[in-house]
Amino acid sequence: MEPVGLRARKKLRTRDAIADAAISLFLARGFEQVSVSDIAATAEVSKPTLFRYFATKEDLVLHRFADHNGEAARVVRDRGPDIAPLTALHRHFRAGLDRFEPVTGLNDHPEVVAFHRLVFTTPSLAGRLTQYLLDDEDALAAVLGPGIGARLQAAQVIAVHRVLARTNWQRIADGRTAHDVQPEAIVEADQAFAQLRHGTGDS
Amino acid sequence: MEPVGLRARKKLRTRDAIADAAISLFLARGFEQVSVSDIAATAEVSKPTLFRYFATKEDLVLHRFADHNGEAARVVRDRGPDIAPLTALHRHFRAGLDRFEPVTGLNDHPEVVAFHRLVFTTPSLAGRLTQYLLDDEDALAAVLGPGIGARLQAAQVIAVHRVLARTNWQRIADGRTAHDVQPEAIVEADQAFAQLRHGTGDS
DNA sequence: GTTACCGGGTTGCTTTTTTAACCCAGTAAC
DNA sequence: GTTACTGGGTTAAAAAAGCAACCCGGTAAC
Repeated sequence: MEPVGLRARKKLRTRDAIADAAISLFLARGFEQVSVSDIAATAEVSKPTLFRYFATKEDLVLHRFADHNGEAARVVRDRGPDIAPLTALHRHFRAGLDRFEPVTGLNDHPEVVAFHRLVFTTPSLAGRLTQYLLDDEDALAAVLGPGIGARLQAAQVIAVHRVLARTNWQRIADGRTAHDVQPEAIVEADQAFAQLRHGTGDS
Repeated sequence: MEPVGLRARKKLRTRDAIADAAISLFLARGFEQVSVSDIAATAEVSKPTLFRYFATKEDLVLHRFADHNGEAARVVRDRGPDIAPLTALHRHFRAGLDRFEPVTGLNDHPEVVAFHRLVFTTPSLAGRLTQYLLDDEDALAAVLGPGIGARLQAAQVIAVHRVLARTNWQRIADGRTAHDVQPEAIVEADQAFAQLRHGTGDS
């Protein structure tokens, strides 16, 4: 078991308090309209403490994505024997859809939808999110192997994730429910991964 | 204004958390049946931290009395001009009765009654409470002036406080309400302070 | 009658947090 | 075109808290 003393517990709580304060202020007033000092004050910590937990203002929002950092690489690394990387990635994304995980975009909790809108409509956030995706891509490429082939495949996988998730989110932002969208999301995911496996079929 | 930064606020909260945890555990299981480690764990602080806030286990209970430490001396020191010390003390106690302050014993909140019973029925607590009263007495004597006269008067004042408060508490412990007891408490207080002023009248 | 445990309280060291001051970039005032 | 403010981010020193290990008195086990 990992040692979960007072110190560790309180650190987690502090981190949560900061993140919660940040998200709720951002959702209420918009990213640019909230200063990090406001967040620190709301979370009842000092500004240096805030920055000890989160490197930048953007990370206050994106740590939820950061939690998934390297996930694709991990999925490939931890796949069972006799399972192709693409198969493992496909199954993992599919499982995410089944569970309506926010990363898949297939989640209609108002809070989640508002959160996604916040990210996508705030340039600095969208920009930093891209950086995260590139890191993800690097990690995935590294575990897929050396050479340009692995890099290309990694790039394509991450792109597929991104497009599928944004598509799902867009439909939900348009007012549909996650449950309603789920079937086509699954079909599209299957199609996307099939395309990765076999090419587009264009000559 | 007094500067109330993050540090001061959090220290207060920690102190309150410890004290609250202690009191509620003591009331639930009794003084001896609770270890300071239990209290520290409940308050989510370490044992050394607990002892940085409270010198002894007894003080975890008695800090409420300690908050009134030196109050008698303060009342005398801060009295208006042309007001005799005894008059100031009398008025102050009388005001406490009017407001049903727990120190006067004239308070029937179940929590307060249970708290008093805890103190009076636990020898080590009662003992330490006596120490507090002696400190109070010293402070009062000092402000009343030098000499044996001041010391005697101080001792008598503190004794009066103690007897009046215990009498009030006893009646409430017997099931009467504070409101019901209040009139006689006031009469007795007046009598007690009159006796201090003029002697018992015995020859 | 040792041995071992328990509970109140302490000690030294490390980690975390606060504080106040600062840097730098943008920008509004005049 | 300075001047001054605001906001993101940093630094160094000091306070507070955590941790582990300990002391000491009592008391239960064997």
